[in-house]
Amino acid sequence: MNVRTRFAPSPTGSMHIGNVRNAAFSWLLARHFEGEFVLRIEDTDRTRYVPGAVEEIIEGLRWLGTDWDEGPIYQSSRLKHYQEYAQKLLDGGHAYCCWCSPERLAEMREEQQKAGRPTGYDRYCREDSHGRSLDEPHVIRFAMPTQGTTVFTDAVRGEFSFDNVLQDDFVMLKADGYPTYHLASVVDDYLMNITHVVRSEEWISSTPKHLQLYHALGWQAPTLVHPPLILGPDRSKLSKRHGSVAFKDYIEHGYLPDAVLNFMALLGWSPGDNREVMTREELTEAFSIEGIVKHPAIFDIQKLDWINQQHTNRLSNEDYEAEVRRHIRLCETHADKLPENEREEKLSVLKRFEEMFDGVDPDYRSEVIALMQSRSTPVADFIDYSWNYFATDFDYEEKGLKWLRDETAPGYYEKLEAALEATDWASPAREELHALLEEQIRSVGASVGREGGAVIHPVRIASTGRTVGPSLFEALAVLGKDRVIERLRKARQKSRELSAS
RNA sequence: GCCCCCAUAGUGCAGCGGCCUAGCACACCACUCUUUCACGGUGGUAGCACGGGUUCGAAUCCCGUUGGGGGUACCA
Repeated sequence: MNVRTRFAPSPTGSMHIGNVRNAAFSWLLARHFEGEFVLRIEDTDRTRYVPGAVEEIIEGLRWLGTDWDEGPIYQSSRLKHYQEYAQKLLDGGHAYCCWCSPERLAEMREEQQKAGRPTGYDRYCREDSHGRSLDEPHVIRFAMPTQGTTVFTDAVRGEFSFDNVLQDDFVMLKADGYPTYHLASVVDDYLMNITHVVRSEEWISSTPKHLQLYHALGWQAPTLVHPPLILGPDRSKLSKRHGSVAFKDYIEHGYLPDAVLNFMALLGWSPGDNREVMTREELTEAFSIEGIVKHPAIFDIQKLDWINQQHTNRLSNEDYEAEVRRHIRLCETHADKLPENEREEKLSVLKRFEEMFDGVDPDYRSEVIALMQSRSTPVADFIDYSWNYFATDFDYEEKGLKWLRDETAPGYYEKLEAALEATDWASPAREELHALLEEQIRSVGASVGREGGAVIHPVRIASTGRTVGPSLFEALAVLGKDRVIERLRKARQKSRELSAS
């Protein structure tokens, strides 16, 4: 089967999470059948066009790895096609010109609603142009059959039947010569040989319009696939008040593309067994229309975080490093959109980190990654968590300062310095070094009457500046003798200042 | 108002008439590991919206109710 699917966003703002899920489904379907995936930009509403939106869509899809075989194709550059078919419909008696004003239309709707009748155009211009001329501004409407039903099968939900009378004589071509979605998508899906139209549930109710259009044009309709919507935690349509719905925010947080694809795929689809953490290849292999579910799904960011963590843990050290670099670059380019003052700060932080990250010995870098990878998801956390491992100078976390304020701390640090200075760090294997360091530190601690946390915590805050982090002895082993002793010395000085005051 | 869709734990899914005293995962709670935060391990709380049918048998099929969602534009 030659499958061709498309993703057809309109450039009216930031790419929405729900939209991305549809892109993912559409792409997965095409790749599963080794078919083609087309990117089409539905820019037929000139009033809602947002500059930069197309770039964001393209960047987002690239990032996600949902590559397309054709496009981007802009509908705004294909007006002649829509006009041509509109004319054909006009000639065949399937369409007519309408001169009704928006005011009249609004009034009509209000009356219909008040009377408890279904809303819809009253077909005032359908049989009679009322002496209006084609030179006057007008739209072209589709002449819906006024009897019978439109029956169709959705690949996800099965049979549907809609009464034709209740269908509107919808506008196909606007007064400005641009088509509406209904006309444009039907014409394009046909001309582009799209076999499966994947679009979310909200389109079901206008599907009869599209099918009547296909019918009037003498075309066969593609397979319709309507996955469910994605809802916010309160079960209403996912929107800004539910947190972020802008896809780019997830990119900026440093989620992994494979993890996001995995998570998206699971929003309204399942492989049928209980698999959850899946690679891109596994998803492509397993994807099917049968696995698409009918009920709406709620976006659960905790699950995203978990899946992201699972994918992160499966990354090699080198791949994780590549992700860190990619993330930095991405944040740098995105910083352009920030307000001036924030941008400066963001960029300088990134720059400083990058310099430190690049400046260290590759082996050291790799060891820090090994230490932090599993706890730094999304990747943005890595910058924060690993900062002090690269910085030569850093502030102590407020919460840990209590260990330095202790007046016996300077003495403790001094003894530790001596003991660790006298220790051979180079010869033992890594595991042995951990044990050795632990033994040394515990014995110094015991010699000054310290126990448990009082032994460990002062060393952690001194060597890493933080109260939390990896196993202390592993951290020390990674930092190495010189850094550790230097840091103990600094902590001792700081401690003297603090306990003196 | 009118039209349409959906309905398994808090969340995401499995289930497609008997294998279901309903399975998996996230979240949550314990315990465990432990120097901290995570990870890991073990266990636990929690669900077939309700009411009628059909059937020897229903989470699974049908109808209704309720609840939720979508559409109702010269927006997509």
